[in-house]
Amino acid sequence: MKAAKAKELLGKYDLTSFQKEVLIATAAIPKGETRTYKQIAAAVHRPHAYRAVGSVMRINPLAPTIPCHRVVKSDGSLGDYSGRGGTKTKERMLRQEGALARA
DNA sequence: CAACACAAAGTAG
DNA sequence: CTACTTTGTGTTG
Repeated sequence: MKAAKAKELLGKYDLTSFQKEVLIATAAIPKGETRTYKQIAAAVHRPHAYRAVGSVMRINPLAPTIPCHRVVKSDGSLGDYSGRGGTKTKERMLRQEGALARA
């Protein structure tokens, strides 16, 4: 399971409990699926901290290990992306995985 | 204290 | 219906 790997790697960083839970929950997103910030927040027992969830994604120290691009807004929008290319690249990756509806 | 990769409800049109 | 505003949450500076 990828989450186990993430948990092991996270142990080397000065992350808070909240960050670890969020990153692990994000790493557990199955390929081809998208999850909302709300879902991640609920998964870490902070259903009102969707904002804090976004903050964690931003610092995401396991960028290649954690599919932060699979996290979208609850209304279906992609939201934002701090990675290379911004939201454009995010959308491209989702299409590549089949998580986003093809035109 | 202010800001942030969000969400939901309220107000106004 | 859409658009704007306000409040809540956790971490960082």
